[in-house]
Amino acid sequence: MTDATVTNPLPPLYYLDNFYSILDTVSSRYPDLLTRTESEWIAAFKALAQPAQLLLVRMLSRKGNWFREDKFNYPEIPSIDAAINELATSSLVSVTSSPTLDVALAIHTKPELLQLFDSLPLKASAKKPEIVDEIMRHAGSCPVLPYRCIEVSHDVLPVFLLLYFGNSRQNLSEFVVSDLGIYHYETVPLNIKDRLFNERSQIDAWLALSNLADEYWETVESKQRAKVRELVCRLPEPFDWPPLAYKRNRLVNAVARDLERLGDIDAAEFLFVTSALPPAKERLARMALSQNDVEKAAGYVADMLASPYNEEEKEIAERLARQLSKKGAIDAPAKTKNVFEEECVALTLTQRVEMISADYYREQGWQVWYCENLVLNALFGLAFWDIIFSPISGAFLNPFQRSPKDMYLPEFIESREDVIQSRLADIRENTAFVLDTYEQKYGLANDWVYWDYVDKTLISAALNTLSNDQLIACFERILFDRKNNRSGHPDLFMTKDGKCRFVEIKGPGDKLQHHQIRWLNFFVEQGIDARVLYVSQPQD
DNA sequence: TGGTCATCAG
DNA sequence: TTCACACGGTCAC
DNA sequence: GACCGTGTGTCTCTGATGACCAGC
Ligand SMILES: [Mn+2]
Repeated sequence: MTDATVTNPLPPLYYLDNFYSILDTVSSRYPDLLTRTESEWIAAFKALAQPAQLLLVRMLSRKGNWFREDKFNYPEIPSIDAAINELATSSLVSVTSSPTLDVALAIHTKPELLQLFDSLPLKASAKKPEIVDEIMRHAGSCPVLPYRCIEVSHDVLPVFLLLYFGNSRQNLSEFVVSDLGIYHYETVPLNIKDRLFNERSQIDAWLALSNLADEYWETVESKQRAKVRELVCRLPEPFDWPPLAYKRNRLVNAVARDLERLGDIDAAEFLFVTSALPPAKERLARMALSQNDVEKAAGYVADMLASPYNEEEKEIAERLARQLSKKGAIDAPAKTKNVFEEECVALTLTQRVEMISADYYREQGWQVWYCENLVLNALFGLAFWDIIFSPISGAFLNPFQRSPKDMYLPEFIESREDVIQSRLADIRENTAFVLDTYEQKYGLANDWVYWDYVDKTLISAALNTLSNDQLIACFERILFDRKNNRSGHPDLFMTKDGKCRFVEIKGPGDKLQHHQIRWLNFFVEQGIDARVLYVSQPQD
């Protein structure tokens, strides 16, 4: 574990400091995009005394809008009572002792509800949802409570987080895990003029889409896939702005795939045709094919062949074309022949087949690592470290990034074309700097380098056994499609006598995946020893 | 009352 | 708002 | 052989606490 055991103490009011960092950044980066409500909220917040600020940030960083005065336990806030009063006076919260019934039901535990509504014939053994139903049926309202309930008036945190981080995945705990020393981030100069959003409508659409995606995942998690039908009409129309278009099409593809599984082929098609993101065209072709509409399927396949989104979509189209050509609908490119070796062996499987196979090669004198994608990705992340973290405008929006915002977008290459080319040329001459980078950057978060899983001996073994040209070829392949070519690497990497070998392990019943085949063929074309090992159980 | 899960804190 | 991979099944050829 | 759905570990922290439930 990289330093994870060492945790630094946090300053006493760390969460208020962190919240202020966000407010300050957001209001200086996006003064023109904040709504009137948000600007006034910030002004009102800053005018509060510190205890009231503390309590409000505590509430904002918790789930839900409703809280109970009697349940607060914040020793750092001198008077909860005074803080609540001040927040209520500023209209930042509203306060009541008689909340509506549904709120009361949500903020009380089951034992509390049994006591609160003891005049109703409730069964203590019933589950909470049943008790809630029962109370809803028989009680008109909630009795007046001996404590106050507080509702946060404006749920401003999601907007501020989105504007600060530039995504809807990171939150206030980024500050904490970083300050505790659990994560260490590369320092990249941030420019306050760099903005992700340029219109308010982009922010609102983003938040709406995030909420919709949340809802979608909740329905999927609750195993009620049929309910996704209710989401369909709330999906937004396609966007021109790429970040929103991508986010939208991912959700559309997921929903459409569920509709397809539910047998709602027409509805699925209706959605897929609005999505430019794979696998939309593939699904359209397959749906047409399964309905025996060969013409239509051929149309989508031809479309994919003419302008494939990436290597994967191109291969899928070629396979589909071969299926269609049997029906005489289209002429298909021939199947490419595999050029890697296939080795077969019978081994007794006492643990994971990859481990057993690693021992099998160790007995032959190899030094073996079961590292899958880790080794090539780490080499790439190290060799291109300063390019990945170069302060390109708009690429770094917050101090907690493991990669630039455009790492997996076409712009990554376009904006860095020259430095990438000159780095590749450098690597042709020497690769020793990669190990230096390993030492200098050890522990710093990088999307490509998982320090706890890739040790220095592995990195130097790879550098010593792959030729510079082979390394360049691997990097070019990763650079070509950063998103897809960071996976599919063989299970085992091994070295012996200054040579290396990649081996993908296939146990009984396991088959090569398409991207694994692409990598194996690529290695062999580059003169790198790569093969698949088929392991079977010995017959007794 | 012990196990599981969600939530919160640092 | 998850991803990569393995596994086991079906279907058609 | 091709495709599909599902399971598994996980590589976005770790431990404490409380709510809930089932079983005794
Ligand atoms: Mn394998």
